[in-house]
Amino acid sequence: MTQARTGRRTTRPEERRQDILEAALTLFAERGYRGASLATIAEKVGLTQQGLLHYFPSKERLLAEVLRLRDERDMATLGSARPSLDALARIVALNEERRGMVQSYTVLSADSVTEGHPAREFFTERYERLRRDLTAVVEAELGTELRAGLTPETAATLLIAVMDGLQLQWLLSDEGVDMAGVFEGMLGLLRG
Amino acid sequence: MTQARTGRRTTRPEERRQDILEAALTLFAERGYRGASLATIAEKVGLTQQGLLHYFPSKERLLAEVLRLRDERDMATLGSARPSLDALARIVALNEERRGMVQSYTVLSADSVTEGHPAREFFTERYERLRRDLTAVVEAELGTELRAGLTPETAATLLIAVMDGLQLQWLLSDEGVDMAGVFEGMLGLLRG
DNA sequence: ATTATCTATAGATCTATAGATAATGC
DNA sequence: ATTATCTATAGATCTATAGATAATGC
Repeated sequence: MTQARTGRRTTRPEERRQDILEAALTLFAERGYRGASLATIAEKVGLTQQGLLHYFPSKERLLAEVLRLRDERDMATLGSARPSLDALARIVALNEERRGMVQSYTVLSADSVTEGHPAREFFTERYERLRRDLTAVVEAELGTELRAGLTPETAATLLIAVMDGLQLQWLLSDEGVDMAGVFEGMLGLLRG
Repeated sequence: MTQARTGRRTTRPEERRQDILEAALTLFAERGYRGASLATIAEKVGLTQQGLLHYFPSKERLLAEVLRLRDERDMATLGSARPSLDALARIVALNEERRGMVQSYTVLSADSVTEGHPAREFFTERYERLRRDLTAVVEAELGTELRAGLTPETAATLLIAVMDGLQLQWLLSDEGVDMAGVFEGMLGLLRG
């Protein structure tokens, strides 16, 4: 109804930026990077596509900042808790209340393996870091000699794979798969 | 150079269809469903986009048939072998030689959770079936009482999650992650 | 006669740039 | 003066339909 006039401003620029990032995160999650258009994102915050491009100079840059935001928010989840296997399990449980976050991750990470995708490097590095960090956690909690002859690095790779794989099944089962329960099962196997 | 004239035919229609499916599978894997255009697929087999649409009436139908082809080919991998945990491990090992197959699966399955994606139902049902079948295999090989109090269904969900999660890490690490080795580790944990 | 292809085209989008104008903040 | 937005638009695509034409197979 009340169409904003040219130059009229309802929100402070900083909030506007945040709103755009928020909308973009949602839409990239819902439709993938290529499937979500700048126009749709802009519309969601009451701007034209060109208005949006005043805040982010290109779609790629918008994605880059969205990924950073998502990561920040993910880290905030951990809060001050030291990284631990139990903390990981809590994240899995928490994720069952955050479909958007889960879907954005699943969709964009798989998207990123496609040709020339701007988030490819982001995810490649993220996984390297994840494996490194989680390897240290596993070693600290379970030692170097694990059940079935696993190394801490293998266990870390396995835990990450389980988290990601469960998210996909959870999304495709309309949240019918018990992510938290199954992940606990995995931890049980590792701990023996 | 030698541009095919109107009506000129180099290949038998059946082969043509197969070639198109092949090209589509490759391109959907490389760029996702939305990122791969009919024109690019057509070009790959030396047709115009409109020529392609003579064989498949719409992009959605093409995707549907591509998924069926991929599945068939995947099943063929198993050959006559009865489904078993070892057969699963062999598939994981074999997949390390088939990046295209792996990538098509990873990209399209994640793609399918996006809004209005035509492959959504295909994957939903596939996972239900997979869990059901694999539950039976686990039960047959390991019984009803598993380590760490797992149920066969939980173990099946876990194994599928591990396979999918490993594929993503493998793709994003430029095949640096040892899928087959890590999967064997998982089996070791389950078998004790 | 039917099938395989092509050219032409409609009708939507899409991203990004240019340039105008109104509001904000010094 | 700078910033936030808008309108206008260029230049690419994209999917799908219509209609023409040449080759195939009865």
